[in-house]
Amino acid sequence: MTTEERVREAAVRLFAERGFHGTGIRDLAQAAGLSSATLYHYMGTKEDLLVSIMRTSLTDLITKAEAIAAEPDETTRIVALVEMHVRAHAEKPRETAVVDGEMRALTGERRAEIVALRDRYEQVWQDAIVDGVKAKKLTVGEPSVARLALLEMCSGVSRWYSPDGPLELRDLTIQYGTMALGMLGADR
Amino acid sequence: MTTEERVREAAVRLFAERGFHGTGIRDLAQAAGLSSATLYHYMGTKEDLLVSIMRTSLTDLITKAEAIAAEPDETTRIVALVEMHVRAHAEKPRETAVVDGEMRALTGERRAEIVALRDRYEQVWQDAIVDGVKAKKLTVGEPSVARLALLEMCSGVSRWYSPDGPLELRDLTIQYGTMALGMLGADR
Amino acid sequence: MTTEERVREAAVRLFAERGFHGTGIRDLAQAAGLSSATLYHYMGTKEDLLVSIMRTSLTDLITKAEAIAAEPDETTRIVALVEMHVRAHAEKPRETAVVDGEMRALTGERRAEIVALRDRYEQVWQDAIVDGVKAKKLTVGEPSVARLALLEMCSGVSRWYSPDGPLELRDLTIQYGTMALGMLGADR
Amino acid sequence: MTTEERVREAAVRLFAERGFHGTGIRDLAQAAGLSSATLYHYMGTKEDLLVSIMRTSLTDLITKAEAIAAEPDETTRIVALVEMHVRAHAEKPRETAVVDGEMRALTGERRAEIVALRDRYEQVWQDAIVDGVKAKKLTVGEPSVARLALLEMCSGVSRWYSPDGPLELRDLTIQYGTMALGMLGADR
DNA sequence: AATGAATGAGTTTTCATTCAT
DNA sequence: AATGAATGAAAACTCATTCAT
Repeated sequence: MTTEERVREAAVRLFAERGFHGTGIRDLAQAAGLSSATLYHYMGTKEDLLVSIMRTSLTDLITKAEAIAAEPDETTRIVALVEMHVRAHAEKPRETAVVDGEMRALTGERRAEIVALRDRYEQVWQDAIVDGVKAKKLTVGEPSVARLALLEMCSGVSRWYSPDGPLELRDLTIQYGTMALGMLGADR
Repeated sequence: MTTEERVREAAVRLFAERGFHGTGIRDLAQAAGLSSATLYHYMGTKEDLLVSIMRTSLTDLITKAEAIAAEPDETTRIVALVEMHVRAHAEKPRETAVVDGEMRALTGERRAEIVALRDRYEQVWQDAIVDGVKAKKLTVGEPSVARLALLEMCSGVSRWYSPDGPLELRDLTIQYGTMALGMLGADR
Repeated sequence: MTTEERVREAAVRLFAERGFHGTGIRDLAQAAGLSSATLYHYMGTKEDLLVSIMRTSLTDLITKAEAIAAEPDETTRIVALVEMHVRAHAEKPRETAVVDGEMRALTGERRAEIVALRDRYEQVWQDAIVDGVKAKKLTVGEPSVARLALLEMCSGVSRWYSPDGPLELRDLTIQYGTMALGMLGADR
Repeated sequence: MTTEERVREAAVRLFAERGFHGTGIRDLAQAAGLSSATLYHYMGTKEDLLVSIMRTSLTDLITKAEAIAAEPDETTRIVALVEMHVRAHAEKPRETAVVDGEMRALTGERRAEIVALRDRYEQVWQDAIVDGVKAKKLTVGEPSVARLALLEMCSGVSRWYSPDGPLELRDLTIQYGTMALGMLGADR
C-alpha cells in the first residue's frame, strides 16, 4: 500500500467515525503514521482530501448506475440499482457514510461539484422510477418522494451492516431488493 | 420567547445546518443575540446543550410511540408509527436531524443516556414488526433489518421536506404509510 | 456569625488552600453561601478582601509583639516572641499562611501598606535579637540572617500543625522556644 | 541556550515571582520570546511544565542528600545536609521557591509523584535527626517537629538571599550550619 | 439585602497550515 | 520524502465585576 493510500484510508476512517469537523489534521497524521507536515506532501488541504474521497466514491457509483441504466426491464433495473447501492454501502461503509454525511462540510465550488455528482447519480434512480411508473410496473405517489425514501433506506446500510455479523451480504441485497419492490408497489 | 428558548432555537438550527463540531460557541452566541459569556448563563457546556436538545426530542418521540404501542391491530400500529415519525421529522426537521446525526459527538455518560433513549424508541418499532409478522399481517426477511431500513427511510424526511413546498404534510404521511406497508409485505 | 464574617472566613480558607489567584469569585461565593453578586455587598474587590485579611492578621501580631517588646530581659523577650508567633500560627494557620504566602498577589499601594506592616513586625524581632547580642545573652552571625531564619522556622508551623494531632499546643511552643534559643546561641 | 531551556528558564522565573496561577501562558510565551502556540511545541500543558521543573529540582536534591546520608558521623551529616540545602536554595532560589511553594497547584497523579519525591528527600533529614538523637549527639523534643522547623528555616533562604548582597555564600552556609546545630541541641 | 442577567477581557489549549532544512 | 519549528486565528470556557430590579 502506498503512503498516499494510507493517508486516504486513515481519512476515510476518521471522517466516517468522527466527522470532518471532528477530525483534526494531527489525528489524521497519527492514523496514517506520519507527521502532520508530511501529510501535506500527499494532499492539498483537509477539504481537498474530503472532496477527493467523495469524488472517487460518487464517480464509482455513477459508473455502475449508468451501466445499469441500460437495462430495459424496469423492474429488473430498480432491483439492480438497489442491489448495487446496498452492496456498495455494505462493502465500503466508511466511504459511503462520508459521502452521505459530510456534504455540508464542503464550501463553494467544491460543494457545487460534489452536489452535481450526487444529483447525476440520483437522476438515474429518478428515471428508473418514472420509467417503471410509466410502464405500469410500479405504483408510487410522487416519484421524487419515492426516490428520496428509497435512497435513504438503502444508504442507511452503511451505518449498521457488518460483514462479520450473521447476515450474508447476498441475503442483505436480496432482502433490500424485495423491500424496494414492495415500497414501490411493484406487481407481486 | 425567553432567552433560554432563543438559545435553544439557535443551537438547534446551527447544529442541524453545520453539525455540532462545525458550530462554534461564537456562532451560537451571535445567532442567539448574546455575547458568548452570556451564553454560559443559559447553558452548561456546548455538549450539555446538545444532550438537552436530543433528550427533549427523543422523549417526545418515545411518549408518542408508546401511546401508539397500545394499538392492537398490527397493520394500523405500523402505519400510525410511520405517520407519527414522518410528521415529527417534517414538522421539526432540525431537532430530529440533530438527534439522528449528532449522536457520535456525544461522549461518556451523556452518550449512554441518549443511546438508551434511542434504543427504547426503536424497541417499539421492533415489537410492532415482530408482532405483525407473528400475526401474519407482515412478511419480512429479518425483522431487525426491516426495522432499520424502515426507520432510515422515514427519518430521511427531515433532510428534504419543506412545509413551503408543493407537498402537503398529510399527503406525505399517507405516501410513507403506503410505502411502509409495501416494503413490509403487508396484504394489499 | 454575621454574613460579613462568613465571607471573610470563606476567603481565608480558600486563599490559604488554593492561593489568591487559584481562588475564583464564584468559589468564594459558593463557600460563603451567597451569589457572587451578593458577595460584592460585603467586600470591595477581591484584592481588597485579601488586604483586609492581611491587615487584620498583621495588626494583631504587631499589637502582641509590641507588648512583648517592653520585656526587659532579652532572653525572656525572644522566647515570648517565639511562643506568641508559634501560637498564632498554630491557632490561625489559614490567616497566617495567607499573610506569609500571598503578599506577591498585592499590587501598588496596597502592597506597600502591607509590606510596611510586615516590616514593622519584623523590626521588633530584629531589635530583640540585636539587644540580646549586645547584652551577650545571644550569639549570632549576622542578626538579620538570624531574624530571617528564626521567622521562617516559626512561620512554618502554619503549614503542618494540627490541633487534632498528638502534639499539644503548649508542648509545641515550648519546643520552639528551646530551638530558638539554641539557634541563637543563648547560654544554657 | 536551546529554546527549550529558554522556556524552562522563563517559567521558573515567572512561577517564582508570581506563582503558578498568577502566571499566564501569554506571560510565559512573551518571557520566552515565543508565540503562545509555539510554546506548546516545547511543553505539554502548563502543569506539565511545572511538574518537570519540580522533578528536576527535587531529583537533584535527593541525589545530593542520599550521597550525604552515607556520612557516619551524625553531627557532620546534619551540617552537610544543611549546607547543601542552603547552598541549593541560595544558588537556585527560583527553582527551589517553586518546589517549596507551588505544590498545591498540582493535581492528581502529578501531585502524588512530586509529593513522593519530597517525602523521600525529607526522610533523609528525618533519619539524620533520629540517628543523631540515638547517638546522643543531638537533643530535640519531637524529631519530626525538629525536622520541619529545620527545613523551613533553611528553605527560607531562597526568599531573600542574593549573591549580589554583602553576604558571601560560604558565610551563609556556615551560619546556617551553626544555627542548625544550636537548635538541635548539639554539643558545643 | 439580595440576585439573575450581562459582559469585555481573559483563560488554557488546539486549529490548519507553511516553511526552512 | 520527510519533519521540527513556527504561528495567527480560533477553539471552548472562566474571569472579576457591574447593574437593574
